[in-house]
Formats: sequence, structure tokens, C-alpha cells
Amino acid sequence: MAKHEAVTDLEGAMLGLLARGGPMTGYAISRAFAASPSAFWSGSSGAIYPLTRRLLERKLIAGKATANGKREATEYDLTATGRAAFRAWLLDADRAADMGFDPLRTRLFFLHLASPAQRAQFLEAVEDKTAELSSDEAQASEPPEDRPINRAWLRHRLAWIKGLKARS
Amino acid sequence: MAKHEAVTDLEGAMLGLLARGGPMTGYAISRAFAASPSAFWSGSSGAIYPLTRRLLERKLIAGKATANGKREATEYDLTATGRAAFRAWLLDADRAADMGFDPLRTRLFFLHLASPAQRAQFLEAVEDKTAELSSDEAQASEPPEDRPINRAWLRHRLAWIKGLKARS
DNA sequence: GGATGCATGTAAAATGTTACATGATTTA
DNA sequence: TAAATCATGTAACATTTTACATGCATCC
Repeated sequence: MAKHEAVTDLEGAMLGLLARGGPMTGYAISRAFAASPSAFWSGSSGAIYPLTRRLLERKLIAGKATANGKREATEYDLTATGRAAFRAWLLDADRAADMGFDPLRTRLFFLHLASPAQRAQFLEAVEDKTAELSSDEAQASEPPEDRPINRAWLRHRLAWIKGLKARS
Repeated sequence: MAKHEAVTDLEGAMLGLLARGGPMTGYAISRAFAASPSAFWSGSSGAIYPLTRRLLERKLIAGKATANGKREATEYDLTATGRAAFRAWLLDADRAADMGFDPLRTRLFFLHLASPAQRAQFLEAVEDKTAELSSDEAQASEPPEDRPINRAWLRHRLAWIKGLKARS
């Protein structure tokens, strides 16, 4: 698995979208990121279109003109090289085990600097908003395949928050 | 709370380090980020020194020359404005409730594309590496105040992984 | 005396954000 | 026919990474 095939997490996720539901237009990829409940990747056109160009240059994806009804568009799909790069990214347990960026965890390191009342109010608000993310309305915009994964993640996060409240 | 005081998460975390254990030199701030178990922020000098300059310009921190033994250095601490900005960042429940970036969650959306054997091997490896992060050796480099927070986070993550294995 | 740690930075490069811009098609 | 959605992009800007660079102090 050559180093020159290594992809970033955004690239890996984009290749994953194509592996799972491709071929897709740049616009569809953009919408998929924007629909994610995480605000971490905006899925803006300023991120997606330059990225598709780079992946085309590296021959990890290939474009094909299509006439979707009346509207013309370019749909992208994985090449064989792209599929290999995606698998290497997907099964990279070292990177998967990293703690990543968690805006709640980051704040907890400093939460003892706030008053007990502020802490309680904060945890209560975070718990409410987290519970909201599990609601059917919030999940309606997510792809059905993603929902159980996010649900399980949120369930464990709520358990964590409950523990924090009990110990605070 | 004026908009011009709004800080990013890296800025908030840096202000938090000073609020918790300041005053600190740029180098000490850099080491603190580098010692974090999360690889998300490298804490490189190329990130930290320009950031301290920006926060100085915004008057959220103030520098003071010190003679720490023989070695001369500049130590930074929060200003009153900086403390207010830190508190606004710390207690922002909307941002705290975001799902952030989780390299495992990101991969799970696509893990069904791998074979059952690959999936099992992957989850096993991630579980092992996650358990390692809870070990005393791994935690030795973290500040003592951070350890229980990371321990609890890792405990809930391990429960999640166990659930994934059971359902896979 | 050499390695390690403290301390501070810069330079080049890549990445990603917000905002701007255009135009076609479909739906209400 | 007006608004929303599809579709593609660029420009300016900020941030962050990797790599390079320097010099002093301390420990072995």
C-alpha cells in the first residue's frame, strides 16, 4: 500500500460516499456532507469542487458526463486505485482509534473553572441538544444507513453526560 | 457578548490552558497540546506562536517577560477581556453539543462495504488501541486533571465498540 | 562535550471557510 | 412567474501543517 495513495479523512469520506452510493455529481457529494449532523465539514462548494479536481488528477475518481433528464452533469465514481485507497483508509485502525475532535470533551477539561450552577446549566443544555439530535425530525435529513450509527453514538454520549451530571 | 470576542475552539482551548494553569510560555502551551492523546491539534510552533500573536493583538492575552532561573522567556496570561471570551466559549452549549469529528464514526458509515472478517479484525484492533489509551503509560503524559475525563470518555467509547462487535 | 530540553520563530504549502457569481430546471 | 433546487465554479482570506532555523541551558 504505497504512501502516495494515502488520503485524508475528508478524502476518505468522499471516496466512501462514492463507494456506497456512487456515481454522484459534485453537487450531490456537497449535499451529503451538508446533511451530516456534524458541523465539522461544511460540504461547501469551495471545499468539494477543488477536492474532486485533485482526486481526478490523482486518478482516484473518474468523471463521466450524464444527461440526467434534461440537465447535464458530471458524475464521479471510484477507479480501481480509488477503491484501494478507500479500503486502506477505511481499515486504518490506528487513525480510527484516535480521539478526534470532540467539542464537549475539549470544554470539560476546563469546566471546573465555572461555578456549580453554570456547570449544571451547561450540562443540562448539552444533554437537551444531544437528545434533540436523536429525534426523528433531526434524523430525517440523514441517509437511512447513517441513522442507526448516529443513534448508537448519541446513546452512548447521553450516558456519558448523565454520568457527568451525577458526578458534578 | 459581542461577536468580535468570539473565539475558535483552538483559541478557546488555549485560553482555557492559561485560565487553568497560567501564566505559561508559548513553548509550554505548545507542549500541552502535543501531550494530548488526541492527534487533532499538533501543537506545532507554526500554529501556536502565530496564534499567541493574534490573541495579543486582540488583547485577549497579555505577555510579561520573566527570568525563570537564568533563562529569559515571555509568559502569557488572560486579560479581563480574554477571561470573558473564554467563559463565553466554555459555556456555549450549542457548539459543545455538536458531534465534532470522530474518525471511528466516520468510518462506520462505510464499514458494511468491507467483508465480515475485515470488519471483525478492524473492530478488534480499534478496541485494543482504545484500551491502550486508558493505560497508565499512555496517561502518564497527560495532565492529572485531564485523566479522569479522558478515562470516562474512553470507557463509554469501549462500551460502544463492544456493542458494535455484538451487532456485527 | 554531546544529547536533550527550553524557547522562539519563519517559510512554503495545503486545506478549508465564507462570500460571490452564474445559469438552467423544476415546482408551487 | 417567482422561488427553490440543481449544478459548477472562483476569489479572498484564515488557519494549520511540515519543515527549517537559531541559540541557550542543563544533564549525563
